[in-house]
Amino acid sequence: MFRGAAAVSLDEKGRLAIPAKYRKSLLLDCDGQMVCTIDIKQPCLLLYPLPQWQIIEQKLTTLSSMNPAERRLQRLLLGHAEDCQMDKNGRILIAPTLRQHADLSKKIMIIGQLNKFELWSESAWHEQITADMAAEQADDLALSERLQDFSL
Amino acid sequence: MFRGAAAVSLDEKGRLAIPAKYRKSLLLDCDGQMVCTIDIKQPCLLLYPLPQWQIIEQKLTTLSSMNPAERRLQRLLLGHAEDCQMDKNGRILIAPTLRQHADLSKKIMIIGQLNKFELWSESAWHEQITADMAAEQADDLALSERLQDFSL
DNA sequence: TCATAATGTGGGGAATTGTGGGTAATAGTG
DNA sequence: CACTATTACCCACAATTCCCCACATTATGA
Repeated sequence: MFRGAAAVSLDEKGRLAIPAKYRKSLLLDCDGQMVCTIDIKQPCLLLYPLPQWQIIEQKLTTLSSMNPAERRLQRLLLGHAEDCQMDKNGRILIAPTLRQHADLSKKIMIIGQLNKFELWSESAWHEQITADMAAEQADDLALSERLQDFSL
Repeated sequence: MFRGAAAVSLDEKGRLAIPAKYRKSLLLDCDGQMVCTIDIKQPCLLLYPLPQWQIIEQKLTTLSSMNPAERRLQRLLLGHAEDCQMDKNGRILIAPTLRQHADLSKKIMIIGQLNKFELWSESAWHEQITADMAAEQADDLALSERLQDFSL
């Protein structure tokens, strides 16, 4: 399970160094093989260890190709999925198309989110967090059923 | 179960010495491994022994990444979660991002709250207590259902 | 009151990690 | 088939982090 945020940077070759604390478990789990795709709701990328991605892929196959919304989800996620292999120095190469989708330049944030990572441009990440905090302050009502009883 | 408040201080490297009375049980429970994240409603940090945090994380996995409010909670909590390992002297390092969120400078309060600790800047803590006391005096109404039957 | 232990605080230095680029291999293109 | 562009691998330096030790300060008990 991944957690935490870290600032990383893309070098001139488009390589991104995975923070060292994640490397061991990635090598162990999937020999450094990962899959990167776009997020549908936010301007960020999703980075899955291969086994985790395969679970997602499995779920996607159960969706109907008749239902337009489900078909769309398949097309977006699968269509943008790229294999990424960690090199010996613990870096991965992000394809230009993907880089563009999340508007990634030099300064990137990599965010652990349980079974995957999110990749954000630093500025977009900060904006998102600011917006999220504001939203949390605002609506004490309108909580989903699941959230009503969430205790920390 | 943790309880009580203690004044502690951050040194120049951002290290915080855990009060000695908690150390033994922390070493026993989780070998000094803890997770620190932000509080969503208050300007303070939450510090969990690893096993306690894993319970929270477990709950977070059940939330949907399609529902915006649930996704937001994941992003805020997990995105700010940092592993903290107690060193030989019983100190933990608080990441700069987190320090900033709770406006922590040198003088800190560490508050035992059952399954976790809260970390407050000393001044914010006193303000919060004052405000809480005032609020209790004021509204005898507006108690939640659970509080109606609470006996001390 | 003093001695001893336990806790709090500070800082030096080694090991790990981040970063940049050179070169070889591979694939893609005309 | 040759040429170019991209990708992978490797090495080396810079920077940071973390680990450990030593001293100061406070608490405890004789």
